[in-house]
Amino acid sequence: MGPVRRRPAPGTSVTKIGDVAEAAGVSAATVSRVLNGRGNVSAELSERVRQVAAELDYQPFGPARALRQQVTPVWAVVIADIENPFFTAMVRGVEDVAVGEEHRVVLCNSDEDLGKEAAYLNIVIAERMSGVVIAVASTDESDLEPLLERNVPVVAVDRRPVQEGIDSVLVDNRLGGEQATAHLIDAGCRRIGCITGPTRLSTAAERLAGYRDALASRMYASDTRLVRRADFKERGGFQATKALLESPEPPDAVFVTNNLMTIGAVHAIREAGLEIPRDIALVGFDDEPWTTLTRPQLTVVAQPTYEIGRQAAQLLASAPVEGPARHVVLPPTLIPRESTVFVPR
Amino acid sequence: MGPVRRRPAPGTSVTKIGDVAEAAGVSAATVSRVLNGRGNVSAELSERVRQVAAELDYQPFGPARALRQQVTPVWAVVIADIENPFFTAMVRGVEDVAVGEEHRVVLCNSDEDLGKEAAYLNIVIAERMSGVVIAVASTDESDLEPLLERNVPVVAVDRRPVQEGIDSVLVDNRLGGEQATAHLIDAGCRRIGCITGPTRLSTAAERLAGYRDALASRMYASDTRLVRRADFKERGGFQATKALLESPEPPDAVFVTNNLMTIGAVHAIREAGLEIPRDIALVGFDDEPWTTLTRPQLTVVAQPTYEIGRQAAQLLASAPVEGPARHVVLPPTLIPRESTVFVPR
DNA sequence: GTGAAAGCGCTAACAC
DNA sequence: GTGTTAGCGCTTTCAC
Repeated sequence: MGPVRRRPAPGTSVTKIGDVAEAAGVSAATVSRVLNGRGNVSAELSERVRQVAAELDYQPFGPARALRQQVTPVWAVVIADIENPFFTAMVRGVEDVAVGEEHRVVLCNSDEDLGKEAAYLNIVIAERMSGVVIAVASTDESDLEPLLERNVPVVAVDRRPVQEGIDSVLVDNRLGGEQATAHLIDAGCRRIGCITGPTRLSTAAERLAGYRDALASRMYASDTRLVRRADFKERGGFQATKALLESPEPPDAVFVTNNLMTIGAVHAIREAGLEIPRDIALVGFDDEPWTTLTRPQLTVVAQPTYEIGRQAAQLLASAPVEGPARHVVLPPTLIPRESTVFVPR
Repeated sequence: MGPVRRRPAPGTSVTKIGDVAEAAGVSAATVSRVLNGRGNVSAELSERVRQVAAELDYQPFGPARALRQQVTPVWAVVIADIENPFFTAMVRGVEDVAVGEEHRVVLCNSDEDLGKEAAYLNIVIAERMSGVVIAVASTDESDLEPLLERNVPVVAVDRRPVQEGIDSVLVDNRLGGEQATAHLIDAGCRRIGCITGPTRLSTAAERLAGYRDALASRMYASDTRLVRRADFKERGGFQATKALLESPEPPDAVFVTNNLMTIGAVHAIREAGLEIPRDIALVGFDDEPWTTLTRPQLTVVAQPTYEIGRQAAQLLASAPVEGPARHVVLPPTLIPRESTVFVPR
């Protein structure tokens, strides 16, 4: 049990700018000027004001400033799944730039839900935040128009919104899919399956397109029965892989197009009594600490997650008033490991 | 390249309460009453106002409300490491309660840094947020006093602040340490190592205490050379485990006291050419999707992460004006898997 | 049940 | 350089 006190003595109240002004013997305007570094204030006064403010533990009241200035120095990062390490790594990149730009970052978790996403964007508008980095919940259904209408700078990351005129930082997902598949072909695999994601996400469509590119360029027939669509979550990856393995002509390799589904896929393969890479080779998407913990260690297509966040934040910081949308495309990197070593058959 | 338009036509401006009032032929006060469900407004007017507000796409301006009401309906969740899945799972629990309570949640990442933590708490104060859930960066150095002084309800999670009078939701870490160690003893291990965390965190101290409890209660001597302190990160876990394995009398089992360090520990064990559990048994802390992906699958002490967040949010929602601090302690659960199966020696 | 008016804390425009 | 004043958009008395 802690002590009974929970609240300060009644009558205690918060220091306002006027209190500081009075204590320092100046006007509120001067205090404001000193604390914001605007206008010319004599060194002597400046010093005195700063000291008094510190003594009184003065914290400017954010909402009052925002009301006056019509914006808040806050960026929102709207991510689709807070439990997906891909997104959290990206957030670090945004944060590091934001600090230097004197912006704060708040995180919003849309949970892949258009309703929650819209609710968060309303908040962005209601609070007059000064920028948004967003991984949209749906490439074609997410509605960013309210932000554009109101001048709020937006940078899309990871997923491409259909809406035009929006700055973006994306990974070349098509290339990633191509790299993964070509690597499997080179490893000697002949029936390569693909566990792809929801149609509403550009990442899923593009990784799948890359898979098809690789097959086509090497004159492999593309067999639709080898492609399974899931939800980018562990459970979906498990089920899709299981179904694929139980099909009449199962694959000898599988390209799993995101990190969480890879976990499910490995489980499904083991449950089927198969061994990687002897019975089936595997390439995942996204590198994570645990991909080298499995046996065999997993071959993956890695994304520059931190860099995505960093560049997105830089676009936000430098958003011009007008001009064409800016698009940054970063390269994925294939990291060959044990799950695709060549196994003669 | 997208189209050139980036900003709305000049003259476009945001709808304010006065615009709605005018369009509906009522006063601003009435619009406010309708939209906030306060005061008695006739059904007819109510309907008309609502309709007009919707047509004009009116969004109340948050800072103006906050200035008037002196609080914002926002809870801050201050976590120590956004890349640690333990914390992100917890956030989900907070969010789910917050929505029902009509509160928004913003996430702040202190990065285990007292300076960043203090900066975020200043923001909480400056913005007059209405509650904080915090995993402190340091049990004894984190300063929550500014929040208490200003009446901001605080709930500590995961880590216990030394400061008294603060509501908390913690896991019984001592019990968790005891369970892990007792399990290893029962599995036949005789020299059990412990990779613990930074002294500044109560979780590290308590898991270590549990480890010692288990040894003591079974009359095992506790050998300080078997205890290594690291930083709760992967790299630290690797180095500490490596050092332990290279010591003159290496352990036949190791209790690794958090999720990230467990990854490092497994790598160190493999690098030493040892096999789990034949050469060395292992118990980790925190269950994660990948703990069943390793071979052998890892025995862990699981924490009810989502539940920690949920209960913390409930405490926040029901924070009384005065009374003793409330403390919730949740039980950890040992999940026995293959990394500790009995191996006769 | 509704409107008029005051004021939340701050900053920017204007005086001096 | 510094002070005075007005007003940001909203809610909440207070009248009626």
